[in-house]
Amino acid sequence: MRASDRAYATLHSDIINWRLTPGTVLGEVELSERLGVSRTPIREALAKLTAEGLAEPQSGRGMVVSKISLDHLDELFELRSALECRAAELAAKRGEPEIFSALHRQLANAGELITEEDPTRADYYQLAADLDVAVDAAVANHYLAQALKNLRVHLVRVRRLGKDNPARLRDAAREHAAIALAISNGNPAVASAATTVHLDNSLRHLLSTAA
Amino acid sequence: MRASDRAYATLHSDIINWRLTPGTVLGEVELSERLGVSRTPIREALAKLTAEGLAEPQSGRGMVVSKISLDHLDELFELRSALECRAAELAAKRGEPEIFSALHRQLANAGELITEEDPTRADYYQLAADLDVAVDAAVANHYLAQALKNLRVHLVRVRRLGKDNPARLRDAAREHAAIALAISNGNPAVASAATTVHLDNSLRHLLSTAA
DNA sequence: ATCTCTATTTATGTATACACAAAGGCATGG
DNA sequence: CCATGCCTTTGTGTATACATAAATAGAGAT
Repeated sequence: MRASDRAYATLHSDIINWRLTPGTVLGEVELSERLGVSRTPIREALAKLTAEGLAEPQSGRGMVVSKISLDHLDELFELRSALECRAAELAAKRGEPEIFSALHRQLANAGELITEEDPTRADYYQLAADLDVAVDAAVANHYLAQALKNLRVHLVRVRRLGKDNPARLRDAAREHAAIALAISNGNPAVASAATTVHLDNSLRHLLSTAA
Repeated sequence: MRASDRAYATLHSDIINWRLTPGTVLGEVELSERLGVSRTPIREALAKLTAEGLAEPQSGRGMVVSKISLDHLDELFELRSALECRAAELAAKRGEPEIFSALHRQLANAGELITEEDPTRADYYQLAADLDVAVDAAVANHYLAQALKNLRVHLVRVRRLGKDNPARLRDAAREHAAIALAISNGNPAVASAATTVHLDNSLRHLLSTAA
């Protein structure tokens, strides 16, 4: 594996998981010493992160971990809505009903996954990710999938802005279940509408509970 | 200006304008000699182009100018539809009516711009670009604008796949005029529908005339 | 005390040298 | 004549040295 890939993967994960918080300075020398590689692969990694929107050039010199402001959360969700609603529509047209009815069943029971034992909600988020993967596969559109992938990077970061709220997560699971059901029923309009509803609820919840 | 930026701008323009055709090998040494800079800024430029989708890694070693296949044109237009329909909706909600009614007037008369004297159709495409800019400004959404910017890079390349057809261009101008009108009227549903119609016509024209 | 100009320092931008891996050619054996 | 293995060659991946621009700190003047 290339050193630049390792550096990228490390930094990517560190930013996504808030080990590197927004605004942190990403100095090339410091990173090269910390990760044990030279500046060249570090620069390559930073270029990738910049293209992804996880790092951004500071005024004048240097790079910082990109800021996440609540001010622009509505903009992020507008793009999300455009992409996910269309994706849900296309999945409803093209997907295998069995796959999504199976996901529907799992999501309908996902409330049980949200327990005190799993404070990171890993099981729930894994199930939500499974739905995303199934939608991507059903849509079978490389360009749309790429746009969604770029978007999800930011969504994962944003998740931490909201307080953990089991009740909201159980609602979200039900909303996901509704989306999966509409797709399995081959109903594009309902799939899109259910997605719109889910995103609106998510955004409002985030904005109301964010620190 | 940084050497890496110049190298990027040069390569970007060369690929967009088909001076570098899809599949062309992008060797670092060759490019560094041709552009008169060392390999380091060349690598930086290639990384940017890769992120943009204009260059892609070849199997094993090296990079090539990314391929454009008609097979995936429908996928590209699905993404385009998702983004532009939503953008048109939001512009209809938020835009200044005067700006778009002015664009409507210009586009309604754009047929006159398509003459024998301008084989590149620069005037027409400039007007279409003006509409894009106005929509972006009205939408005022950084994330959506960025996604559209990434997309348009590919659309410019794709344009050359179709034969030049003055009749189709005049139709396209009318379709653009319809979009501008709906936006100036503050009617999101019609703006979105007009965009859908326009994109469908564009795609079908491309697929029917492509070499 | 504050402002400004300068000098120093530090980090980035670029060039280049070296290491290594993959592609291609050549020779040898079947 | 074809296949296989080795060797050469070429180009990428990484490290590092050097150049340059920006930030900072300090000294001097107002």
